[in-house]
Amino acid sequence: MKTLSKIYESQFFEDALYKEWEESGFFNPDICIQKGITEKDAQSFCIILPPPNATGILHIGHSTMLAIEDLLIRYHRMRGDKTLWLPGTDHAALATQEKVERLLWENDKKTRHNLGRETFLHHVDAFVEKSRDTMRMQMRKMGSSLDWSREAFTLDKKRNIAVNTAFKKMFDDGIIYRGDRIVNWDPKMQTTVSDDEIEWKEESVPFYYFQYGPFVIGTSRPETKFGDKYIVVHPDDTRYAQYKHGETFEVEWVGEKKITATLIKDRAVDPEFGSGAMTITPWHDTTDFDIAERHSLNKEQIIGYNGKMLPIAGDLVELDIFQARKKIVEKLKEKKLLVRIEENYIHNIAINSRGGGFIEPQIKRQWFVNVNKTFTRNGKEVSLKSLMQEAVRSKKINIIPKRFEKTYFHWVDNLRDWCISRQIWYGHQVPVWYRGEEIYCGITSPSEDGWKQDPDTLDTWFSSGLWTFSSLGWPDKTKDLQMFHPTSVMETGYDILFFWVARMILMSTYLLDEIPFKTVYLHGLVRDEQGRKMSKSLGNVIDPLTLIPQYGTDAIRLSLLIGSTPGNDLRLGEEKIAQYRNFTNKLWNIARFILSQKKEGSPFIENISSISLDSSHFILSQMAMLITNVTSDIDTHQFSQAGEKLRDFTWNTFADWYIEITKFEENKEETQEILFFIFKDLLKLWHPFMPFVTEALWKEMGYREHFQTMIFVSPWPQKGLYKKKGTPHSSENFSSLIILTQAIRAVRAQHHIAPNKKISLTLCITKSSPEFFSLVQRNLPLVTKLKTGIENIHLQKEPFIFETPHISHSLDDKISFHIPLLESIDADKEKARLDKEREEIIQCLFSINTRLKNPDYKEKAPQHLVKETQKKQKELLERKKEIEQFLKNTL
RNA sequence: GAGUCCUUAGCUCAGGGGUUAGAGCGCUACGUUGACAUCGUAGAGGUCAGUGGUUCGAUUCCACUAGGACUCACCA
Repeated sequence: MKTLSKIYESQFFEDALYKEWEESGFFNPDICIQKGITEKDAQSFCIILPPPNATGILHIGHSTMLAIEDLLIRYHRMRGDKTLWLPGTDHAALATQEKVERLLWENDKKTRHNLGRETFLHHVDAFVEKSRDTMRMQMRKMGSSLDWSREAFTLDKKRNIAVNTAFKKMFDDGIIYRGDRIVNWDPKMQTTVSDDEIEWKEESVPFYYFQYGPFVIGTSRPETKFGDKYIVVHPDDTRYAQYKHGETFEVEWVGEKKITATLIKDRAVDPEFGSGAMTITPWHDTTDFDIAERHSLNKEQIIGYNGKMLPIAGDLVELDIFQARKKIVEKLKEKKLLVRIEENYIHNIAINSRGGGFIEPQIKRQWFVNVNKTFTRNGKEVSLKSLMQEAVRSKKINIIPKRFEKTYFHWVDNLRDWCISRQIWYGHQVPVWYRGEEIYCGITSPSEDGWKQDPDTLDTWFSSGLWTFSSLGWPDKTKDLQMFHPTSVMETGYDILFFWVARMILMSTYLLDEIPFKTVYLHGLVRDEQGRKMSKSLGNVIDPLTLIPQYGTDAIRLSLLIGSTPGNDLRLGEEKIAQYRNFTNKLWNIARFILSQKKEGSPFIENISSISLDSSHFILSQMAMLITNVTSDIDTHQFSQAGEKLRDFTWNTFADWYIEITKFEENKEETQEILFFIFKDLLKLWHPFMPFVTEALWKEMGYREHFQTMIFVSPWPQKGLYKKKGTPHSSENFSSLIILTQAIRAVRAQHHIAPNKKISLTLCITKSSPEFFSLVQRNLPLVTKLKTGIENIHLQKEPFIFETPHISHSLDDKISFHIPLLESIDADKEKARLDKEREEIIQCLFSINTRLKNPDYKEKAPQHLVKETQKKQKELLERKKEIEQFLKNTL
């Protein structure tokens, strides 16, 4: 007979099982159809894996993503859907280039310019290939059932064609334009950066007030003030009412000569702030740029792209901004133009979050995506913005949790034109060529000579935005695209809603006139036990890979799935993982027990023909409920709830009750059949949560051999059979028996009756149906064995007549049991316990009585509730009466 | 400045207009020589942050208050 080791040792199973899964080919939906696992005309279910950045290794956040997505994928595969989970990596241009540049400097003290574009890019490619290998291995370790045959990369050749195709269409439609506009410039990395990639840091700096003609102006950035010749106030500011818009002044300023300043009135000025008057620097400030645009003012560059002052700064030329700031303040002070300084002015400075430097707004000629330009689509005037809004507003896309819809709309509503060109080398090059004044945009380079390509590359998110369809082969009209797009679920962290999810909606609706996915499921961030973000500097990072050998992948997956709800952060400590490791082991040992019961040659039943035991009806009916609940919970994306129900059933109902009961049932043939039958489906229900141990047990238990299939491609359990055999009625009755058993144990514990002390017990079943009475009668031997320590049990239909003192306990108005007073039993204690129960009943009755006395309640509350309340009132009254009788007669 | 979320048992969190509010861990007491000490049995522990409103009924919905977390915008 087959036996299992005492403990589930995950490390001996996981890698081999993954290899078997992968080699079976069934991660690929085409092979599932070929081999008849999936019907040809089955519906499709598809998730495109959010591609991890090519910069490094996967962290526990990625594990969450993989656990949730693999759960969905495995579930749908078992449901018989054409199921595809497509893996890939994101080239993450800015972050990757920054990392490789840093490594290059650390190792060889070289910059990318030392190497030249081509050699540098070879370096990056090599780095990326290595880290992709690491990530592929990590995803396999997590058990991810990804279709590796379809793996894609945001920067491979196919995706380049997709990017160029998208760019060209947008260019031709006038959605992409080239313009001189203010952008976020990172002088350190020498590139523009998108609004979303900027991090703001609070900083305390001095705030200066200068005399500027008749005005006092305030600034925290004096170094930008060289060229200022416009003074702006709010049109309604009474302090400046005497001056007219467009009026000019001769003003003493930094240089030797006076300058001519013009007054501009604009509502962008906040009269409450500073002196209510400011000068503007349109080249280096977004607000100032907008004001200058509105009034057609001149714009002058003060700071170079290298972050140093330009010749306009006179003798301060080539100084960096901080040096220049000091110097100019000194100068103005000498000229007696410095009015005062406020120290500790708090303002925010912008930093490139991808490892760059301080952002300096600059005007640059860049490529932009116009999000407001209107065009005609299906006979309607639309813009990219309106397409993005419509996709969610129309409920075509469902965001889970719903509250993030608000965040989404807020972001879309405030979206500005998207700067898509970058001056870094790594990435998709802008597919535009120049020859003199001519511009050519195409998917491939022009055939004639003399054209020079735009050296800039595209924002990574431009290619990521295409991901749901570029990964499926677009712009070719592939079978995959037809079959799997729109994809089913986009599962990702809520922190990436803007960066990515919104841009995918933009690209997909515009280019394909299709939504990219039907459901967006946003998971929370994984935090440490104290609720802090995990970071290298805090040293609180949990690396999934180091935990796997100790706890097993299944335990890690469970600890990420159970107890977490969409959109909410999850606290994770090793203790929690250990807890689920224990559960994995519990499941293993349940199997070990069942297997030990199996007689050689006993059959696997696929259809339960005859059931005789009440416990069998009970467990079958409970299982039917479980299948229904777990299925619907997964369908409604309530994974944690599904997991909790499974754990509760497995540990409590199945292991602690049913298995314990089978030990005392006489009909071993039947209990064995039932055990094997239920456990088979229990493993299936668990499989999407904990793929390894379930697949291992499926094999060890002999299911694999019998059904000639691995569990991950076996069909999802059907509740039909259970429902037919396990009648809810008998299940309910049997539950009463369980409650009775618990009550007997509790009474024993409360009275400190020694565990080995046997008792006699009288059980009164009054006012019950004959079926219930006979069920109890049939199962009396069971009750005596289930840790109740009963020696003699006496069952009667009549109320108990007291001749000697007894402890009496009633469960409801039907069942009560009575134990003769022993020396060990403290009568006062029992009296106190009953008094307490009586008090509780009286309180409960009070609230019920008040409710029933209220005429509005009877009138307005649903009738069934009123009836239930009345019934409850009756029951409580009887129980109270009974207790009072016990107190009077027996103690 | 705008917005979102959270506040439920000692801890971590579910839940949800319907009456005696749940889980896991922890705690207390007890038990166990063959499925499992990575176990079992029983128990203690909560005016569901506060105030007001809507309702027959609020822990749940609404408003405000207090504390905490986050996101967006960014004002010279």
